[in-house]
Amino acid sequence: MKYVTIIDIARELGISKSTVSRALAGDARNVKPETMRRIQEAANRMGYQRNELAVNLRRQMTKNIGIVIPEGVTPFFMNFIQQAQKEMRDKGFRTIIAVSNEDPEQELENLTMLENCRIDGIMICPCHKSKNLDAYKRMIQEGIPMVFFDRKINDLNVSQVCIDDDLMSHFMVEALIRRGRKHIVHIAGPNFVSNAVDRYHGYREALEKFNIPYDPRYVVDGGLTAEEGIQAMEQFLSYGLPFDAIFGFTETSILGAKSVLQKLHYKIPEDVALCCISGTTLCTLVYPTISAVEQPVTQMASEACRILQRQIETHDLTSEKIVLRGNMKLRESTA
Amino acid sequence: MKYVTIIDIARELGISKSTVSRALAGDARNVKPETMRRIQEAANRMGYQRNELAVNLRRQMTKNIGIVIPEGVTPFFMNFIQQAQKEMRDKGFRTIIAVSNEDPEQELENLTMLENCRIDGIMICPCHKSKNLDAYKRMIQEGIPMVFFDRKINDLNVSQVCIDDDLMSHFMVEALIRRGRKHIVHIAGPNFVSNAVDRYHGYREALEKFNIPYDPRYVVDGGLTAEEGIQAMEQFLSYGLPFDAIFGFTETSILGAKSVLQKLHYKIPEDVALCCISGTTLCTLVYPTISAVEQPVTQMASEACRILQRQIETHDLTSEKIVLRGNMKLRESTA
DNA sequence: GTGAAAGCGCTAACAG
DNA sequence: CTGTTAGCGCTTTCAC
Repeated sequence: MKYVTIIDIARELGISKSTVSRALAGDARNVKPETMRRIQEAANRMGYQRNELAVNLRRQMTKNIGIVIPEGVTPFFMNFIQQAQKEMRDKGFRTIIAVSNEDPEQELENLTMLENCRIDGIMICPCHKSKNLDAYKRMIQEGIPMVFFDRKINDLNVSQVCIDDDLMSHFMVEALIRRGRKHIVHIAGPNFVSNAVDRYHGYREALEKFNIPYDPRYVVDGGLTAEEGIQAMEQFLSYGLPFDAIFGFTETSILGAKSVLQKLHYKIPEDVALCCISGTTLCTLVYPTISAVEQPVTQMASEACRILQRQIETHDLTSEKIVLRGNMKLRESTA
Repeated sequence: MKYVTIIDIARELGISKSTVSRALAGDARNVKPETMRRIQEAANRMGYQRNELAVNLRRQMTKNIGIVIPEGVTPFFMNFIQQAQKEMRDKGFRTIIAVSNEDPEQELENLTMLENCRIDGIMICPCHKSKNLDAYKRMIQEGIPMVFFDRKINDLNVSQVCIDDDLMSHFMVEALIRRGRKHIVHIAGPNFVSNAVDRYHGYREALEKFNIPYDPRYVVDGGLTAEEGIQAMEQFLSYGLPFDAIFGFTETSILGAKSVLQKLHYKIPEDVALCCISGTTLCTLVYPTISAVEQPVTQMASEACRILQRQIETHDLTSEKIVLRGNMKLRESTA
């Protein structure tokens, strides 16, 4: 369990470790081709594996970046990661993924962990819009490049790329109304998630636009999980109000709602239209009964990568805000 | 962008860096309480963040482990990660996740990356049963604790925890037959994934047991993705053979098949029963129309953690093979 | 082209 | 209880 070091190679070849280091770093101009060859041969033969820990300690740069996500079950985040990982890899960065499980404390732990590992930058989708504000602030002040994505942080001047939740929500509800749906339930997200607040606004605006009176009982708290979606649906049903559409905050909570309705033999989408602002195209396949407006995940990841990279390279942490618009086309449900 | 070091703190307080190091490591017995307090106060005030790079280089131990998964869209892997991350965190390990995108080359890159970061151990679900065998062998020989999970590697004596795919597949197909399904299509996985081969065996065995003649046209190659599932289904339909059930290798490929059938207005599960050996309980919610035998993800993660930890702590890399049995209960589909 | 030496930030023996 | 010292493995001047 002893790793081979450049010193071992140097000793084996009777040369200095500096030369070995240079050769292995591919510094062709400062190493004689013959020596180069011998060193590479020895390295392979002896099974040398360069110690990034030492390199990074020396270089004061890790070429690692961290991605912090609130949860992992929604395809949205995995798609984001996939794209981001690909783009960063092309630029020579490795990616460390950390999941916070919607818990600000775990998020803080993750951030500290990443900082202690001296990552070069962080992309984060925060799980709470205010709980870890101090930590974010401190890290940025210390000069760590940070880009926030998807969920917004309003009270802090940070770089962020997000979608226009208000607009997309408005659009989606309007589309439902134009299709003849009159009684639209909104399973709202928690108010500590900015997107939830914005989507609620969009819902209200659309109703107003069509002069549909707002009844607060049509908005139920749905949290983030499927279980919470189930509870929300059951609560709404207990009011005994008529309804013909449900607009959920997350894909997960709407799935919960759906399962409740299915048990009661509702026909979807004839009796009731289900929709959400969804993460990915895959969504059509996975949740075929649910209409959705698509979020531009790929674009979001690309923008986040671009900003992070700029910050890392230029050491200029000027914040940059990007608001994307999703694919504003209501997908018809297929089931 | 200059991090505070223990030397800075030592200088500030006019003491030696050793004392600072001890204090910050919580070595209460060797530091006067008063000094302890002063050091902690200074560390906080100055915004000290311990440099793990240096610690790890010195300690020759990172307390980081790596988890390598072939893909991220299936809930199964995210559930595994969630559980594993939790258990390892409790034992003081951090987790680095790397996704290979079903590509052996990316997998190799991931492994090298993790090795260069000197992780203490690796959990891996390999994307190919033979392509990276040499790399696995080399790493184990070098003394890196490795545990394989879910997908088996038969040609190498490694630690692995997996499920009895053969048995579960047999059970599932038998259950279909007992429910009166006669013409069962099997959308098979690629033969470079061990589980696919085993499940195919289970399928054959069950047919044999009930004296149902085997027609090779009922087994179509379905790969791993939804797209491949779609192609597979279309190919099978082109044969014009009767069928009343489909047993897919992955959740994703069966979803592809399902979408094809739905376009043709098949009723699921009345006209055709869909099933797969699924990753998680969540599956019931997400794919309500698909029957499934559940895999014991949590248990799998726990076992993997246990083995990895033992290997890390004892430096004893003796391999250990665990074969789990899923929850052998065919869930009735709900839609 | 190559080597010698300094040092990245930290820990752990050893000495006091 | 505290300080001194010697590295962990590597890169990078600065000499030769």
